[in-house]
Amino acid sequence: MDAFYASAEQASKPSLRGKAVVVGGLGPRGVVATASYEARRFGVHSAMPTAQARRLAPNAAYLVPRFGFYRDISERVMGLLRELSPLVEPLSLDEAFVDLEAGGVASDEVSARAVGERLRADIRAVTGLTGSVGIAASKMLAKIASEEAKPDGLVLIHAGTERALLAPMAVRVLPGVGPATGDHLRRAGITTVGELAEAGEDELVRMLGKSHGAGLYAMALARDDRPVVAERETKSVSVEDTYDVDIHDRTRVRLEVQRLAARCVGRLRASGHSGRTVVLKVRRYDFSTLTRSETLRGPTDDPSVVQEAAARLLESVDTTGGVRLLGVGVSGLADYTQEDLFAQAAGARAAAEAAERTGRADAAARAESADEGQARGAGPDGSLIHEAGEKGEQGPGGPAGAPAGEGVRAERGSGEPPVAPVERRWPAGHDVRHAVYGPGWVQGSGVGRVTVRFETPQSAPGRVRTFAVDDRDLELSEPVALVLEQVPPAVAPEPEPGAGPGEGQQPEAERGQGRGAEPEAERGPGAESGPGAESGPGAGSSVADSSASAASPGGG
DNA sequence: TCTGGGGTCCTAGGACCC
DNA sequence: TCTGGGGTCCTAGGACCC
Repeated sequence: MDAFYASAEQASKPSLRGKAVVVGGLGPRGVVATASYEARRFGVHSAMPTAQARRLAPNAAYLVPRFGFYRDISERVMGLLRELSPLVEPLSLDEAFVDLEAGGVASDEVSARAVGERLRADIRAVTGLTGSVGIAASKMLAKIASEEAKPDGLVLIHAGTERALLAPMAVRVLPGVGPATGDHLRRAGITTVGELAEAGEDELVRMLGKSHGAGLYAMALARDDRPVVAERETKSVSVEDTYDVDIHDRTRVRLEVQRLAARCVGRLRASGHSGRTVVLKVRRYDFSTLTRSETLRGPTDDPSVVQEAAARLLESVDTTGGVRLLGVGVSGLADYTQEDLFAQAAGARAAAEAAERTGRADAAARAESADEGQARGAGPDGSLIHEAGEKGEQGPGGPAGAPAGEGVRAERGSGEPPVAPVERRWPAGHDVRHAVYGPGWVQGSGVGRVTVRFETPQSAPGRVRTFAVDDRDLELSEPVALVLEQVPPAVAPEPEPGAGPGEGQQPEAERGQGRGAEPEAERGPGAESGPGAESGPGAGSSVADSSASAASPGGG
């Protein structure tokens, strides 16, 4: 999928189509997850600090990711892929390998290309979004082809042309060559894939180690026989938080580690696993990162056992100077279903043994309760497990869970400078519903007010209104589906003459109007602030102005 | 107002075992 | 009683990917 998160937001929010959109962390230490192609023209890209992005593209719309929404779209797309072949290997929400041979849908390059183009059309029809397809004889080459195809294209690498195609390319195109390996190779005078192949396997193994060296040499020769693997088992589960401000108070550090351990176990159990090794991760004020791990005698999914292990690990870490990130993970996973009494007993036994090892009577007591199968409910601070659920894990329960988690996060402030809770309560980009004005989304909030743009994926670009943050008529709501199956659009606020529901269902029609080289110059159809359109704080007279300032807290 | 969060894989040393 | 040669497990760190 092309610029997936940003494209999904643009499809969801008509006023953002054709505009610079940045999705990522909005706090002082946030980074960009995805920038729309319009935003990329300003130099904004993934993994860039959001603060830097704001300097480059101050008028872009800045939105928090809505993983539940993206997951729904992703599942539709993955479903289309599975119609092509049983062998589908997802790499992330927006990318997957498909083994066309195993699917029997293509017998040669002509039919393969036809399958790829039909897939792209289906993706567009089902999601309203564009995707790119790379077709080749191996995973590595298909991935390189898909990168070449972006955005909104298809590239097929003809059999027999692979090596000649790769030779002039930069080594960084190969999977497994990141910044460190890239530098390493450059210092050795190797900058292209052709030079990599010329260096020879022995030389590369000497430089990069056996596995990496041999692997890279094979890739340079376009040799890649890795199979497409549909089901891959999870090997670890982890949770981490970067804090807006470094934590200095040791007591607070301990508290956060307990919370993280509880959240981690919540996810572990939700995935039907238990685990043996507990890992604590600490990033200090100077960005130096260390991990400490402890392997238990047997797997556990008991929150208190993991919490105690994490607490022990923390005691071996010096946190003077401050801590910017804490994380807790569990690896050494075992399948651990609720019904598996044998495993349950084994886990409880292991927990008891682990507790004994440290000579802690209270731990042993809790392990005993686990033995009874009682410890499977909420953790010691059970509400936390549920409320602080992952931003990325909001299930069908809806987006309401995520803001609640954010609220918890914003409130943890004792002993540290307070964190502004504004964009936590009304996260930029989240869907809301107003009792009178209907569905819309949060453009921004601040100084006790929240600015909402009233539009839906199927409507024309909508208008902005501002409310008090505690307005009873306003509530967070489920995301609106991008492409409606049968149901007509819910509410089309202030429709244009002739822009009836039927037309509104065609995303392409609107996109065509909204495209332009300069987002600032764009005005969405029907978006002028006419009479009745309230001006929120910083709301301007055009879509671009108002969306930019209102979606950037403090920016207007 | 530099540098997220969730993962995977690899390496290397030490302990331990046969 | 101048110390081999596997193999596995554990721990810590690092590179890389999206």
